[in-house]
Amino acid sequence: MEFPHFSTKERILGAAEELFARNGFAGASLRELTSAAKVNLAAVNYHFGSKDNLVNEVFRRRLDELSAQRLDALAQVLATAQPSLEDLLAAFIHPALALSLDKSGGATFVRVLARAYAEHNERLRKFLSENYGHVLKEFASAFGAQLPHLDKEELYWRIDIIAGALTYAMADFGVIKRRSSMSEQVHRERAAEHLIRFAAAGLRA
Amino acid sequence: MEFPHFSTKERILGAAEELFARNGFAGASLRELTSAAKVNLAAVNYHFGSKDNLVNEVFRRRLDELSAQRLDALAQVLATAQPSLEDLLAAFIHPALALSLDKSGGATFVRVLARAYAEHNERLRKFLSENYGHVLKEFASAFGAQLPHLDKEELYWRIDIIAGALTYAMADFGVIKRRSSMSEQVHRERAAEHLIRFAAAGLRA
DNA sequence: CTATCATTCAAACGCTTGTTTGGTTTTTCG
DNA sequence: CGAAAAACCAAACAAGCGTTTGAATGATAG
Repeated sequence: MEFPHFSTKERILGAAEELFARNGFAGASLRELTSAAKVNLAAVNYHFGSKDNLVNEVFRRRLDELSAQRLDALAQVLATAQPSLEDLLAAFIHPALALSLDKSGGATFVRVLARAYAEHNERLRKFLSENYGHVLKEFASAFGAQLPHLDKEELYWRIDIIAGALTYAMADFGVIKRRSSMSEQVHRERAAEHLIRFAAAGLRA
Repeated sequence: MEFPHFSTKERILGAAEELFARNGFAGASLRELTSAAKVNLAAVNYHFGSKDNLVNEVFRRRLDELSAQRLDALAQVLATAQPSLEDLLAAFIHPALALSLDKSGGATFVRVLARAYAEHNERLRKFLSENYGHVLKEFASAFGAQLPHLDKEELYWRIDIIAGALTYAMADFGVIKRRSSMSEQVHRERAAEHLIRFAAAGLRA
């Protein structure tokens, strides 16, 4: 349901997001993709050069803003007198939650993000690490300052677990299906609450 | 490095595990796979019927034993007078840890397992749910008995998060690379300790 | 030894993949 | 308007895919 008044590039990005989330990067073919976007098959290579670069651009479109929001929220928390662990976690999680509630494909993109975690795609990992790795680094050092009782190794273990759990929860993986009576928004907000409480307790343990 | 004295079927299963972990199910081709296993291209279809069924058999080879070990450990814990939350979690996690320390491909298979979580492959999910879904159900009800203060919805949320975190941690996903001075075994044992403490704290919160 | 069955193999099948081509249409702008 | 640039499109390309075939080889049992 990509509306025809969007530009060709936007329709391709939207359809790519949808199909990457559903079928993975290798599993989504350009013919399927261009057909869903209602554009010519050659349009992907014309506008994006290659399928690989289209994948990059799908991430760039969302991650630029998500990373900026996370860093903003982090800076805001660090500026307060007594930042709590929950505040730091919220600075990381709430922007992703907001993204997942975005009307135009945000929830879909979060599923794409989880795919990227799961696929050990070397090319994609390099792209993400080069362009957005500094965000994770800043959060790691903020957590470290809050948890002096943890040595570096333990801290990294726990952050790793949290990042994985966050990805899964946000992407709606696993066995849980929300009650149909509950709206998507309430569903995800509760997920974030649970995750923050859960993660803070685990980090302090 | 599949040794030639293994049977054709075993060499195929070993190479499939390796390649599925590295490249995903769609991303691993039968030509690559049979070449790594040093068998003829047609051997997969001869011995397994199809690539889809080969995927099933890769899971069956490991999950039969893993599920049995988890259920055994769970029954043992439930038989004790005062089973703790940590005991229940250990019953779920330790068999997976042992598998990941198995000399012949266990660690690789855990990565395959994480792939299965991430890929929304309907066919594979159905196979896994039909054959191994009862294990998760039994653990869920055991957790529920331990946590009467949580309603069903909250409990499921938290189990979901734990299952995701476990999968990630065990599969060595995320940013952490172990210190090269540390053995694989110590690395994974610490992961399990952290995960159990983390998960128990989160469940009780 | 021979007949029988299971296994291996090279080759080919039909199909889908990402990408490129060359020409046509549409848009931009002096 | 008219020329240059950008965008679009049908068609074809080479390469790779899972699968099938039919003959060659290996092992098994009468």
